[in-house]
Formats: sequence, structure tokens, C-alpha cells
Amino acid sequence: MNLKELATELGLSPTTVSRALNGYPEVNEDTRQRVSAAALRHNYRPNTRAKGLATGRAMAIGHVISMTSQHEMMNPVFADFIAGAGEVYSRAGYEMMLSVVRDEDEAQTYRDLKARGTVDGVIVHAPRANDPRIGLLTGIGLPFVVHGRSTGARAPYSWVDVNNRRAFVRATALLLDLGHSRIGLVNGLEYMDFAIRRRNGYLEALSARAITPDPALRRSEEMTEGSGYRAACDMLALADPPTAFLVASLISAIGVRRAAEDRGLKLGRDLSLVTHDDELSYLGNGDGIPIFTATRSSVREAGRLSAAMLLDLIADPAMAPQTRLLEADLIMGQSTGANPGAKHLLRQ
Amino acid sequence: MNLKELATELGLSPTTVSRALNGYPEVNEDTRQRVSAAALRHNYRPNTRAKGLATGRAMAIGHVISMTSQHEMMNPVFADFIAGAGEVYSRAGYEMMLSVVRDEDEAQTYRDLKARGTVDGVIVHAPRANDPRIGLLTGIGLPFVVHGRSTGARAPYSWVDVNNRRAFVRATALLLDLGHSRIGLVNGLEYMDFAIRRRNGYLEALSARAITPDPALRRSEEMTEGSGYRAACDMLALADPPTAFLVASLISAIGVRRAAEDRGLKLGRDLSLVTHDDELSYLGNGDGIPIFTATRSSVREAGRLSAAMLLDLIADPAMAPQTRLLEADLIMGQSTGANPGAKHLLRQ
DNA sequence: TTCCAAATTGAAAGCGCTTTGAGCCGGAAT
DNA sequence: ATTCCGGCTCAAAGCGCTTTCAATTTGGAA
Repeated sequence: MNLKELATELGLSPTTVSRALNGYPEVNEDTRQRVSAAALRHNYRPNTRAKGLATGRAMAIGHVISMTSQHEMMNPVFADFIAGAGEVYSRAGYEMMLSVVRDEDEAQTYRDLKARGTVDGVIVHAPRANDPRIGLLTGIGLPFVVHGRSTGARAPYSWVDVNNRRAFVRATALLLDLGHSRIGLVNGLEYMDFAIRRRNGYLEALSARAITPDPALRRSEEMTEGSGYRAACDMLALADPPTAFLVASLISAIGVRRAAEDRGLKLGRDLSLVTHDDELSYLGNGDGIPIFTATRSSVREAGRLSAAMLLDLIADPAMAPQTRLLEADLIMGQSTGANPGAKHLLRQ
Repeated sequence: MNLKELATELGLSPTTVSRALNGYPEVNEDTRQRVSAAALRHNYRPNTRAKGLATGRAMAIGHVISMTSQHEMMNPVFADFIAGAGEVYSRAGYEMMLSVVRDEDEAQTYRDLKARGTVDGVIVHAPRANDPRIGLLTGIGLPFVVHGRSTGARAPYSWVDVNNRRAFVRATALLLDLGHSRIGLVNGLEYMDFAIRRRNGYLEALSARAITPDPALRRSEEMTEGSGYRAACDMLALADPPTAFLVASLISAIGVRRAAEDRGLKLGRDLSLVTHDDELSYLGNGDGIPIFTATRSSVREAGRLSAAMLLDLIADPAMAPQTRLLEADLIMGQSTGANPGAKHLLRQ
């Protein structure tokens, strides 16, 4: 059933039917009722492509996710982010288009999306320092919002990000307050912008207490259970092992916990751990008292905010770039405790 | 840059340019070269919507994910599945459309996708027993492939599934062989079809050895770390606790491990565990010897297969429903061992 | 030299919608 | 009675592409 058929059946012109359905004021109220009823009765929906062609708007947002050929990793954070964004799109009548592409095809994918008019805007995922996508998208004039930021970007751009630096400053300070001075950092890959900021926060907090960071206590890898495990094993095997860990993701933290337990160390007693927690829906951090002390920030909420921001940007192309910095909560769980060997505690 | 402009610039008609670009045989080879070169030079891409309108094909596949309002859970398996499917779509020139909808809107979403011609087909996720979507989609004539199966479906339909029943029969048999007779089942929600089949496999294997299943040793919940933890805690607190667990997901298994370790029980020695492992990219089951003994089946591969099957179905609408049953591997890891208290071992 | 088929190109219609510009009608204003 | 206006409705153009059908040219075959 298309517009024309519906119009014929109603004895009206397609023009009037279209206007009635789209809420234009000049159509008689009775007519509108009749049209609406008929549309409902026939489950009529305007054809997406025809409508898009006529209006010039795709009513779709693109999410491009690229995978390196080496480690074909699906970012675990991604699922929750798009769940949040998807809610917003649905409500606004937008579709979400996902493109899974190889790293080297990513730039061309964005160009295609623009040239073919497939989407009205895109969300940029997993930004790196000096991320080329920002310049590219600005250049081709495709509205976008970055989930995260990119150190080194020349011109302003729109983003939604967590204050990763401050979150890790606070987490590090907490561990220091608990008497830990050898703190292992199990970070994500440090070409990722968020990982850079977290490392900086960690280093900043150490130097604020005049502690010289030990490079042996820093690891930067993909955030898997296995990499967390390996990192912790290696550091715990050092002559002067860390008494606390600062970890970039709950998944890595689970690996760290396994490493600790392999050695008979109990988290919160023998070893402290603070992790970042993206509040992934299937990976809750305990129900009552959190298992892990954590810097917490909902990635799903970030998805909602990013999507809403992008839709605003699309609605008003003249709008200046928007930014939104979210603060992570520092929530106390069961994985932190005073350093058993710390001087200030021994003196008590 | 659109077709008309490109044609004008080349001094050709849009017709010829279109034909040249789409590989029709009747265009002169020299002309085709010229056209291709110009298209490349201007980064010309045919407008998606115009092309779709003219051809009647959307060149897009829909994935509808619905969330219950109660527990807004993003299926962790989902990300990897669509990564696999996305690879196939990209190669075939298809787009992936994602709709995040509330449970109660799901049926209408499918109708809309069809009526508005947004997609050429859909993948059905997370089927339940007697899943209404199968009848619905068959009824409205939208090609689809189910990832999983739906017990109770009347007519044949296309699906890609793991042999969940057999996987759990084998896993249970393994535990029985190791001398375990009290085996706790930490299952997914049992309105999910896969969970039903896994339970059936478990029960079937028990009854094959004439063991009466104990309802107290069965839990059916959403597969989170927390639910795995709680299930294990509860069962281990029984007067006659299980000596082994059969778990439906790696995430739950991590929770079970935590419960075990809380009690000082070491997996593989004091307690055995076999889990299903979907090979999620960020949740590897160890790098060398697997942490968990597991029934393993790549959900990403299932994504590839489902997508390929759907594209075949779309290419040839007359094709009969296709099915593909994958066998899970049973891989030995470090989480299983002989039941320390089993009679047949004590006798040795 | 004439004619036909093959090769190549183009004009125009059509996909299903929106939107501009115009038309019609009844009643109020003149 | 004429004019004007508000309220409604419609015809037709246009969005950017594909595809049918027709036209033109060319190289032999007759």
C-alpha cells in the first residue's frame, strides 16, 4: 500500500493525504481523521527511500566500527553504547546504520556515507590521539559527535567524554591515601585517547605526592581478561611487587583478580584494586557492596547523550560544536584496603 | 556530484553513465573507462535512496534488538554476532540497520521495516520457545534467518544454531565420567530456546546414567557475573552441595569461580566447572590451556553464517528455508577434575 | 549499392514521496 | 453585486537513480 493507492481509496489527492499524515495545518480536521483512520487500517507507512529522496534527509545515523586485521576485537563497551544511542534514535524516528569495516577502509567508508547520502551524521568511536577522522569528517561536512576526545585536534569538534584524567587522579589518590605507593597501572592500549588521559591522571597523582613512577608498573594492552591476568602476574613476580592495581576495565580487573587468587592474595586485604567500570549491563560490579572499588561512568548514558547531541547538531547545522564532559563516580567496593605493609599504618 | 552532473561533464546521457558504472555489457569499453575515471576523480557514489527507489531493493539488513523494560540487558553475545554478520554485509555491499526497541514495540517494528521498505531482510535474535516473530515475519513476507531455533514453530524457517542439547549432553557426560553426580546447572533464562535445549541436554545425560535430577541444583537466570555468583553461593550452601557446575556462559562462570574462591575452593581440584564459551573477542578463555573446560562455538562465525544465509535467501526468494546446525567443541581446560569424594576413585 | 544486424547511445517514464504554485468555494467586506 | 480572503484541495514538478524502448551509427552481407 503506497500513498497513491491510499489517496485513490480515499478519493483524495496524494498531496492532501501526505499533508494530513505529516500534520500540516491546512488540511481539514475531518479529512485528517479519515486519512489517519485509513492509514492505520492499511498499516500504511511511507516508503523510507522515497521520503528520504524527496526530503533530502536520510533519517539515519551511521556508526562505523573498524577492526584491525591483527586483533579482531569487538569493543565490549560498544554494545552498551549503541543500546543507549539506539533508544534516542528510536524515539526521534531515526535509524541506526552500522558498518563493520577494516581499519584501512574506514576513511573511504565515511566518504561513501556522505557521498551516497546514506546517513545524516555519524558517531565516531574509540578516538585516538590526533585522530584523522575528525579532520576528515569536518572536511567533508558530515555532522559528527566523537565518543571521547582526541588530543591534538586542531579545530573544535563535538564530543561527549568522561573525565578520564580526573577519574584516575582520584583513584590513584585513593590508593595513595590507603598507604599504597607501588601501584600497578593496567591500562588499555595507549594510542587510544582515553588510555592516554588515564595514564596522565595516574602519573599526575603520583607526582603530586612526589612519587617517581616505576615504568615496570605500567602495562598497556587490549583490555581482555587474559591481558589483565598476564599484566598482574608479571608485576606480582617483580622483586618489589605492587601492593595495588589501577585497572582500566572491569574485564581486565577480573583477570587481575584471577592472578591474585592464583597467588593466594585476597583483594581488599592483601592487594588493592581500583578499576574503571563502564556499567556494562551484563557485567555488573556486584549487587550490594561492589566487588571492585571503581571509577564508574555509564557508557550507555554516554550513548544517549552522544546521540541526542548529534541529532541537535543535525537539526541546526549552524550550531557551534558541542561538548559534554562527564565526571565518573568513585565508588568504594571490596577490593581496596590499607596497605598492610605501609609505614604509616605500622606505626599505629 | 550526482549522475546528471557527471553525465553532463562527460558529455554523455545519464543512461549511459549509469550503465557504464553498473557493468552493463552494451557500453563501449572506451566509454566505460572514461566514465569510471571521471567517477573516481569526483568520488561519485550513487545516492542510496535514489538507487533503492529505482531498484526496489534496500540493500540493507535489519537487526532488531528488544529490551525488556525490567532488565535492560544488552546481550553480550550480540556485539560479536553482528561483527561477524557485518563483515559479510560489507563485502556484499549491504548495510546493517539496528533497531533498539522496547519489547512491546518489537512486532510493530518488523511490520514497519517491511511496510516502509527499509530493509530487504532481518536476522531474528534470541528466539524463545514458540517465538511469535517467526509466524509474524513469515506472514508479512519479510525474509529472515533466526540465530537459534524456536521449539514449537509450526512451519519450517531458516536458522543457524549450535547444537546446544548435544553440547550439554557431552559436557554433563564428561562431569559424570569424572565421578561427579551432583552437578549444578547454572542456566540462562529458560524461556530462551537455547537454555531449554541446554537443560534438556543436561537432564538427558543424567537420566542416561539413571541419576535423578535434583531441582535444587538448577538455576535459570540472566547470564551475568552476579547471577552466576549467587547461583553458586546458594547451591554450595546446600547440605549436599554439588561437586561440579555446568554453566551457560563464560560470564556466569566467572561469577561461579568467585563464589568458589570465596569458600576457598579451587576450580579443577575441589570443584569442577564446564561452561559454554561463545568465543567473545574480549572475553578469551585463557591463552594457553583454557581456564575453563568449555563447550565452545564461535558466535561470530554464527553471525557470518546467518548473514550469508540471509543474503542467499534474499537473492533467491523461491529458495526453501535453509538450516545450519553447528556442533560445539568440547575443550578441556583447568576447571575440571575428578570428584575427590567419588566412590569409584576412593576405591583405587 | 542497398539493407540488416550489431553496437552504442539517448529520451523518457517511473520508483513513492514532498512541496510549490494554483484553483475552487463560500462567506465577509465593500 | 463585486471583490477579497481564508480554508481546502489538487496538479505537477522534482528528488537521483534505473530501465524500457527507440534512435543512430557502422560494418558487413546481399
